[in-house]
Amino acid sequence: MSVRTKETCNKHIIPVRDALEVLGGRWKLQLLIHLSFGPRRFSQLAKELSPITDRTLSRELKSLEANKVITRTEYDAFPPVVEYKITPHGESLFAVISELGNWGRAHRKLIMDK
Amino acid sequence: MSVRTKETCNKHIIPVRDALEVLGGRWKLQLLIHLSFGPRRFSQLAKELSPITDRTLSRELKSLEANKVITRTEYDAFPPVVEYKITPHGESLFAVISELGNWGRAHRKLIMDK
DNA sequence: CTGCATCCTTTCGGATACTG
DNA sequence: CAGTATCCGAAAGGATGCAG
Repeated sequence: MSVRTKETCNKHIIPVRDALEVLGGRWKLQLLIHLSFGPRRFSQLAKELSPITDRTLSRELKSLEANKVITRTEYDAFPPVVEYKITPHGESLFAVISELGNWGRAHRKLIMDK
Repeated sequence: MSVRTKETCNKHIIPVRDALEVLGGRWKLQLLIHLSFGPRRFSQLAKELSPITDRTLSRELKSLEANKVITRTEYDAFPPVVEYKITPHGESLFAVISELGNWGRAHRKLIMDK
């Protein structure tokens, strides 16, 4: 049963695409890894991920926040203080990222060697 | 030891980016899933992945072939017959894809629900 | 300090037409 | 049948400047 129709294929593909969208692009992964070491402020991240631009950093952080893998906390102070922090849902991504990394290492070995 | 420098971070990030590059884009994942059911010819894939264009299908197949996750076999016949097939290295990707799918499902639940 | 507005470049993928 | 060549539009991402 369960013929391979476009619909049954999509049922497999859609969740994977969802995940790839959360991780996709040049910066989200790096952001996540840096935040895995602890909460960070905007300017800290800007420095650590240099040469990222403010605009891009802002956009990426919003995307991660919308996907609930990080939180944004604004403290009432002047000058402003904002802290970004990984959520449990974000932590759960690291198992997946680690698998991707393992495959990537095997892949690099296969492609580069010999 | 092992401070969190840009270099140590990159050591984690680069293999993951390698993996994401192999899977990235609109079509590679679908291609892989269709090929997981058995070898396919160019026109079969074109039909199954409709509305993909010939040009795009051709490009994506070349990319997967370059990454050694599929093979391309040309049979001497007229009209031409070409068969695409997943490699063992390609098969090993499905464990990763499955993990991505699991996370994606949990993610969708979290984002869509409530 | 945090971050948005505007503009610009680069990249990705699609449309159409054509070939061995 | 299995592609390639050329052209093009949409989208992602960067540079610069300004604001609360």
